[in-house]
Amino acid sequence: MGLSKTEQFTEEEILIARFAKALGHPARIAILRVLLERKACICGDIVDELPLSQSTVSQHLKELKEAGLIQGDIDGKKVCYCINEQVWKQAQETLGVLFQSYTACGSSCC
Amino acid sequence: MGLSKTEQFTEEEILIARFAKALGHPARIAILRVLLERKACICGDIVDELPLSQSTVSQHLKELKEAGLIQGDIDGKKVCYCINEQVWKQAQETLGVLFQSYTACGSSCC
DNA sequence: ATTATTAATCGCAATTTTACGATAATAAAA
DNA sequence: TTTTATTATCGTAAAATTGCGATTAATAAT
Repeated sequence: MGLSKTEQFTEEEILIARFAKALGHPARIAILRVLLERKACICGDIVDELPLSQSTVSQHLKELKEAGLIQGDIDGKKVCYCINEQVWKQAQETLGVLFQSYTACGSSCC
Repeated sequence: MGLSKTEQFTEEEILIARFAKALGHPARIAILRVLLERKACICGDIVDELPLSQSTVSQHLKELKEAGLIQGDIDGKKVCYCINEQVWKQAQETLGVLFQSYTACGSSCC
C-alpha cells in the first residue's frame, strides 16, 4: 500500500528509523558533511556544493529539518543551516546503542 | 524523477546512505532487534514477532540482506538469519565517524 | 519604487517503497 | 509419493520519494 503501519512498532523503533531514514540518501549525507565541515554554519552555499538543483536541495534540507537533525535560522535574505546539537546527539546515542547491542555470537550462527 | 543521481556523490556517502536507508524503517529495526536479542540466530519466527504478513517481512529481510547487514543460511526447510558481523561493524564504523565528526560549534551558529 | 537575490513551495513526472494475497519452490514428514 | 511446512517471489495497488522548472515570498540593494 505504501504507508507504514507505524503504530505497530515501539516509539524507539520509530525514532531510530526516522533518524536513519533522514540519513538514507547520499545528498543528505553530503549536506550534513558540508554542515559538519564548516564549523560555522552555512546557508545556501550548500546548493553550490551539491550536484542538484536549488529546489531539490531545499527539499532535502526540509527532510533533515523535519527529522530534527538540522535547524535553519533566517538571517536577512539568507538562511543559516546547522546541525541541531541536541537531536544530533540523540541520534548518535540511539543508533549507537543499537549497533553496540551486537555481541558476536561466538561460534556459529549461520 | 524518483532515482538518485547516485553517481554524483562519493563512494562513502553512498555507502553510508545505503546502510542508513536499510535502517530507515521501523519494521527493519524491529527485525534487527530480534536478531540482536537472541544471540543464536533465528529463522522465520521473526514473522511471528512482527505485525506484518509473511511476504512483507520476507521483503524487509531481503533489503537488510542486500545492504549486507544480515545474512541468511538455509537449514533444512527453514532459513536462519543473523547479523553479518563484518558489515555490521562497518556500518557502525562509518556512521559512527559521521556522528563523531560533529564538534559543537561553541558559540552561536544559528 | 523598482530590481535583484535568496530560499521555499507548487505542480508534475518517473521511480521506489510498502504491503498484501496468491503462487511457486524447496525440503521435511507422513 | 503425497502432504505439510517454510520461505521466496510475483503481481498488484497505494503512497512516498526524488528531482526539476516555474512560481512565490521576503528581504536587500539600487
